Amino acid sequence: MNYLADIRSRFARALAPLIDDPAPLVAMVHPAQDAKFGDYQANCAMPLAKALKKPPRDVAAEIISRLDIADLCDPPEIAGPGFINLRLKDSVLAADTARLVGDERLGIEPVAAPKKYIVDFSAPNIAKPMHVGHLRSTVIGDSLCRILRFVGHEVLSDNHIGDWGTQFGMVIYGYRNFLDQENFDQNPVEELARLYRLVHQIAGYQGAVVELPQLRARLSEKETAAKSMSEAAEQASGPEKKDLNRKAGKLRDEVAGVREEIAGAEDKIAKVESNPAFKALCDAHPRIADRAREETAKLHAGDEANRALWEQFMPICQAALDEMYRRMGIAFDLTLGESFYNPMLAGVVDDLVRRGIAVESDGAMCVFQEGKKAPFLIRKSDGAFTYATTDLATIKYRVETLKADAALYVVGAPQAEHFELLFATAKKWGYHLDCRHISFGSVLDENRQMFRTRSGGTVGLESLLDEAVTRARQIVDANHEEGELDDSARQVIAEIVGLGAIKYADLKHNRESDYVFSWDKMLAMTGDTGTYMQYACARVGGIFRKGETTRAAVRKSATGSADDIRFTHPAERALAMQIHRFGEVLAEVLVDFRPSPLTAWLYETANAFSTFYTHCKVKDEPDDAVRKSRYLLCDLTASALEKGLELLGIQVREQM
RNA sequence: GCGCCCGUAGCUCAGCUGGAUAGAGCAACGGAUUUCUAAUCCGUCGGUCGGAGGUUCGAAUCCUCCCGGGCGUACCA
Repeated sequence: MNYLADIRSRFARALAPLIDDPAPLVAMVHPAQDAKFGDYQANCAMPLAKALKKPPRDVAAEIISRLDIADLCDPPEIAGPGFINLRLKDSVLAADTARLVGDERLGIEPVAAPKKYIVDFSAPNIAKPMHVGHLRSTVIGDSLCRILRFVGHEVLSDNHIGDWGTQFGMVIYGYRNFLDQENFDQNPVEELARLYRLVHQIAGYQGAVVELPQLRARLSEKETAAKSMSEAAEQASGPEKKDLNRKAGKLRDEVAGVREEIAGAEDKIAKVESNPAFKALCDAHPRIADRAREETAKLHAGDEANRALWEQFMPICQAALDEMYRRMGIAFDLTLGESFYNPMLAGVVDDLVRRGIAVESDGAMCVFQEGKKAPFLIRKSDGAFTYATTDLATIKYRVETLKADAALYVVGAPQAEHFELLFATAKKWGYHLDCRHISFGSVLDENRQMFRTRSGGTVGLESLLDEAVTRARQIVDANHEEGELDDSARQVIAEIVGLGAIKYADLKHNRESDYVFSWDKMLAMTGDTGTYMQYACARVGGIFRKGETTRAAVRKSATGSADDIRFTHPAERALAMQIHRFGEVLAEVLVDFRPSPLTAWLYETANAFSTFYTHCKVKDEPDDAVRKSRYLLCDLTASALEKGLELLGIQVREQM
């Protein structure tokens, strides 16, 4: 049941005789922006008045006269310039609320035409530990899977892991040259990660040594250019002066940028050279990046030794990822990484060339799109395939083998252009999959700069989760007397509260916006946080515990008729209304695959409950019918919050 | 140079396809607990919606220009 959809269809019927295409006007029926305007508002009388050349309030009156809605709402009111305000009849709301009792789906009908969705998310590079940058894709992707499934679609979650790239060459090189066998035997994942970091660091140092003179040369070049531009600006006047000043300013910015790069390179070099042993290690392994690339190339070419190492390392790395996903409550139906598509890549390129879609340019095989300067590069001049090739093979596989209707790519915004080219190329190629890039903003540091793996400032995902759980545990301990909850119960609560805080903090942002990472904001447990909803559920739990009844018993006593639900205080009605908005919110989420409206609804629902909680006693309410009604509202609130949180991948406990 | 995105309260952000006095949370300040968990509730303070034009009965929202910031821009994925 969805009141908004119902009211809109009634408006469609009322508007049909008045205008050729009522759809845009029908879309102007919304939930009321303020409770004092009622439950729903229609803003369509004003534009219609213009088309009909009549006063808007008269048009509003005419719409109302044609509107068949008396069974659902109180008589509509015209307000201001011609807003039509609607308020649901209390009897209707009470009856519909009573009907929700015990309904697992909270009145949400499954979609009429289910589709098969592939949701492609998380996609970490194997052999590299996950960090906060992986959080958004993982959490948003998981939530979208849950929501799509709940509304009745068929969903395959797919982790397109990076298991075939340069980082594996680094690990192989490290394994051959720097292995600590004892450490590897005890903790292979940690040792492989150490080897990766070590090779990466040596490569970074060597790169910096090579780059530094070039950077210094560029600096003096830019400085000279900036100086002469400033001087030229001094000489000039009028609009020319302004323009030259702007250019000089840009050049000064570039100078500052190069200075930063130099500082970064010097830092890398200083770190190594202050440690003679490490310096010797670097010198003993010259051009390590090239040598790691050679290992990668050998792996791709089918070298048996490297292939054997890859097969040895893969399950180890996968197990580490699995543990992280298990802890986060995230499950994949498929984990088809880059290596899975490797055997198909040559065929992809051949096919595109044969059809004349791909052409050679500067030795590389490219697909060019009209209006786009950048090519889609499917084979490099050295013969190696790129992730573009892999992504094309993936689409083919998803269409032909998985029989998917649609694919959601939950990947950061910087890759927007890649996906535009990918989807356009796939279309030319003849694979019609409804592909959508579910883009999200970058994780920024406190200076609003992008987190960069090389700048070293990243926060590991595991330490983030641990910190959240530790903070949650402190709050649990502070809120309970000794003996009130045992240690294991406290730890379970800390885990779900900590993880819930992190997931909620991420999901409540509009996914398109960038994300300023802050430990305190990410781990906050007061205000608009996951904890707030979990706490509301725990308070419901407390009501039933202290009331010495159970949710099941209360449901059993319900008759399902309007008489079950009584509105004796505004907070009761507001709470019931809020629960009924669930369907509207899910529809809104799925328009653009944005989970944030769902977090907003959860907060509003928990907030409505908190208000109810302070004003309406349940256990001690003397009137039997009212008390029963309140118990039912509590049960429904908990069901609504639990379901909404579940769709975000957040758990609850009856006590916390 | 070209392309894409962003600029809303001290901070972090909502604001749906143009609608009523621009909303939350945090922070600050003031209240609320003999009664179901105060991880709460109620209130106060706080905004030239980056700037200027334009379209409109009506603009944070749409268009143009400007300022400021970010990202991408052929052999990394």
